Amino acid sequence: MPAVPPPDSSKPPLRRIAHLDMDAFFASVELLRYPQLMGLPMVIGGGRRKVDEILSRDHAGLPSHEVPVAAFPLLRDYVGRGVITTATYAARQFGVGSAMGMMKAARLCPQAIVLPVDFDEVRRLSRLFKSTIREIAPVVEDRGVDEVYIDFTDVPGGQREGGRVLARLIQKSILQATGLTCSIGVAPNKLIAKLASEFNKPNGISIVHENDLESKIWPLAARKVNGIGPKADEKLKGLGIHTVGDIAARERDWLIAHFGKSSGAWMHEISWGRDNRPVVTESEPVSMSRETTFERDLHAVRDRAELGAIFTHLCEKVGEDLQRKGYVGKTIGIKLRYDDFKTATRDHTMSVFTADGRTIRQIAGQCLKRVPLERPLRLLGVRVGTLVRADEAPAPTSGVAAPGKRPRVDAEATAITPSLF
DNA sequence: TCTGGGGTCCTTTTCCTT
DNA sequence: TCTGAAGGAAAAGGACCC
Repeated sequence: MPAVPPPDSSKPPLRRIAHLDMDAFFASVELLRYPQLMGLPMVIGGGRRKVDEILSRDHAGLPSHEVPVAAFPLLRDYVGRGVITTATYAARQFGVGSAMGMMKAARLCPQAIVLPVDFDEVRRLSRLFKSTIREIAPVVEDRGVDEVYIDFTDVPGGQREGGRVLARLIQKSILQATGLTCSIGVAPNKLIAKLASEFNKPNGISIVHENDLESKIWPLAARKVNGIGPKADEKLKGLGIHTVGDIAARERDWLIAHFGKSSGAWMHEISWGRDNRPVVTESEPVSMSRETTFERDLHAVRDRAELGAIFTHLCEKVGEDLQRKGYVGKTIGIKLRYDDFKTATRDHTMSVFTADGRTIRQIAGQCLKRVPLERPLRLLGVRVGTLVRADEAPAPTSGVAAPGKRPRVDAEATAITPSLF
């Protein structure tokens, strides 16, 4: 018997994907605690110090919202390395922005207040705004502390006004739960939603439809596209391509000839607004790492003791991270950045999985021997990759390497050798 | 004059084995 | 035993993102 067609003849729901971006997240988190700084230029980032150490002792006992503005440290007095994580909109007016060196920012806006990131509070509010969203729309993809993609397609009401009604509800709920604002773009796919969320910042909503490509997407600078970074943009400009529309105007084969099979084809697709990546709600980590930039450059010989202590500490921290999150890995690597900002990495894949700080330290120490150490160092990092869940890791096979598979560097067998640091 | 700390993914090179 | 090709895995580097 032939199946009876469903009585509902309406078309399948249009794919509606939202990108949500918290407004100046790290800075806004500070403003919740110090509302007296509202409207002032402020940057977050740089130092490792605690706020209490920075605010003068006279005000240590005061409730945070009563600490006088004059007690806060200014960018002009900032010393040391580091970059800006977030700048308030008042500070952005002076040309200060994310990823800018502190010293450069100090020249542009010396009067800006500077505070370190309060990671605990940021994480708490991050969890809070994401759980608020999930209560309304369950299909959410994490894109870091302050960003998510949300699939509106099958959420009741997700299609109304192209998604604007649901976006407004989410904005309002987040504001209620956290006191923070966000910007949302809703579009047929992730690529365009991401672009759209920037159209109306802060606290804005932008709705983009399939047929808005030419008017709203093509005029944008190519660099705005997620995936076109400084290098690709530079190359595009050299070829006379400045906007997304300029890319769309080129033949697919021409793009492939200049950017390779993979990137060229990708650029062609995105310039025509095509992107069918799903909203991914779960993913497993691939690696975990710890790295640190030193207050001053250190030398492998002259500062051996100090470097050794830092190195050991990084290894222990990675081990703790793995254990706390329940993972083990078998590729152990190091990363060095020299004073000229050039980077070197070395790694080694073991036959067994580990999350043990001492083992990590041993193998990482062997990696260290394979890298030049003449130049002073500004950064040292330790990474563990090829992760699996600790409870799913294959049991160690008596330590004998598989026949015919000799490790390239016999690090495990020579682990007794003292490492350089 | 500077340029953090986590990550992911991709490409190229190098090494190993057959 | 040597030589070369092929293919895979691991290593290294780099672009990019938040």
